[in-house]
Amino acid sequence: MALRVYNSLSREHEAFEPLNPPYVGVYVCGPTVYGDAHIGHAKSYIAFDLVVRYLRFLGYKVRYVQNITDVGHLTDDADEGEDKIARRAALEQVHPLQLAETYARRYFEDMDRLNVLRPDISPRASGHIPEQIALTEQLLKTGHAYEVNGNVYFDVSSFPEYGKLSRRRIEEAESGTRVEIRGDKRHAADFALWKRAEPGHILQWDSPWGRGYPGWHIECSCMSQKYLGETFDIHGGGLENMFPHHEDEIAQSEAAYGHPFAKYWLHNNMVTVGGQKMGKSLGNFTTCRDAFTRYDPLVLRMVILQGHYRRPFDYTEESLAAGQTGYERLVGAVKAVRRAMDKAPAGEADDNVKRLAEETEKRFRAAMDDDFNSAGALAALFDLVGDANTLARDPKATRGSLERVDDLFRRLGGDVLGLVQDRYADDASGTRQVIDQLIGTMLDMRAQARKNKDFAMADRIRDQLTGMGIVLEDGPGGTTWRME
RNA sequence: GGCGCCGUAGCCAAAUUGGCUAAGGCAACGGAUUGCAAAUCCGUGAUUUGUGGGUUCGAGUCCCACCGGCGCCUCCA
Repeated sequence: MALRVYNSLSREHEAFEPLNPPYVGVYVCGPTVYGDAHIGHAKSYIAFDLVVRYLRFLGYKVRYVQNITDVGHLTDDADEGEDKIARRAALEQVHPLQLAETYARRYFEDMDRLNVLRPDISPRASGHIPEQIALTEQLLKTGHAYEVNGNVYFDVSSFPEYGKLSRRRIEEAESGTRVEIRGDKRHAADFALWKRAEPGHILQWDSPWGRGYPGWHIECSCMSQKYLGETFDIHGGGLENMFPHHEDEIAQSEAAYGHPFAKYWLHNNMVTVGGQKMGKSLGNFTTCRDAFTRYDPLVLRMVILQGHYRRPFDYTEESLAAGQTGYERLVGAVKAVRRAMDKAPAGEADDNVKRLAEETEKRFRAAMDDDFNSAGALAALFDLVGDANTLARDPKATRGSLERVDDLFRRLGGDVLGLVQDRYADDASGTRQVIDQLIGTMLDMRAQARKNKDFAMADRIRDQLTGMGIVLEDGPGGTTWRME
């Protein structure tokens, strides 16, 4: 079985074949940093994090580029609105790049908590102005763009394939009543490559067309080309950016370089709230930070991974609460196996365990190979949970067997899904030994009380520990405890 | 109006490149274990995939119609 991906460009599942194996270039549209990341960002970047993690798991050498948009993203139709960052910065009375830096940092912090691996390169649009000017000049030179009053527009009529990604026809945009030709554009579908700066606009640069700043779409064409080449393997982004953003990227890049742009286009579906799209302009969003005050970020990650990236995810408190329980069961099994591992008798892995491990990994990979079906992969992992708990409680289980199971949790649940951590805070912290001994003493006292049928005392000890968040578990081999 | 998506057990959700007994999670119920609990383990659910037709040896998967919900076509991951 080999990896198959759904390519938005062909609207079909295709075998994944890198242009230049074992190297794989991945470009994903990053955030415009003028506010905190919300659940929609979480789903998107978790989805592409999964893609990158799985490609690496398969042995590919991935270069993952994700831009930070800090200039040029307009509030309105691609040519007439204000720059989002500039507007917000004026409102908060800070320098635009100060605003962008603040939210870029907060974005990375949020993604870190979701265990989203950082991109290999996080280029800023403002750091690539010369490249954007050069690409604009190239498009002017080849007749794909025109300049009017210090503004430069891409001429969509010069690119016959315009609309091939979104399956849209230029004539439709023209005939539609909702889009009217505004400003200096020749055609309604033309879009800005370079904007003339109005007086008072802080972020502006010199260009052959006077002082100004770049359009939004062009940064992705420049930065993907600079770090991944004129043609690269995977371009990812949110479904709502398929048109016009991704369509425009294709037009600019292919018109300028004369080569195909990205080989595979992956689009992640949206987060909804009560069936309605979660969006900044709709005001119905929940920020990651807000959600983190109520749920472990990895619970959110797991709930998102329980669905497929190309399907919408309806965000509700109920689904997070349900996820919380499931997540705790998964992590509980991992911890149980690791605790048991320390005390287990030495020995090779049992044949049954080996078979179980192979079967689990096979099912896991089959699911992931099928267009990154994380829900199916997670199902395989959850099937392992029961056996893992049984094994962890079996005093005869060998260290080899437990290590084999832990290895699966680490590689599949950790490396690929990003849900299982290498170590947990209560595993081996400095004070752990002292706490261990203190609680051990309490457990001795309770065991003695139980032996004497003094259940009032036994329960009192247990209740007091429970109040501290320490849960006791009586088993055949004695009492164990864990932190809630 | 144009393009496109979705409707699977109480809830979330996979399988949609047509084909083994329709994953998994949560909740519920039964059993094991326990002094009682908690945790854990085992087991129980869809003769059936919005509705009605059609194609096929065979359809949740393809086609048609209808009902319901949603996205893009202006900014949004």
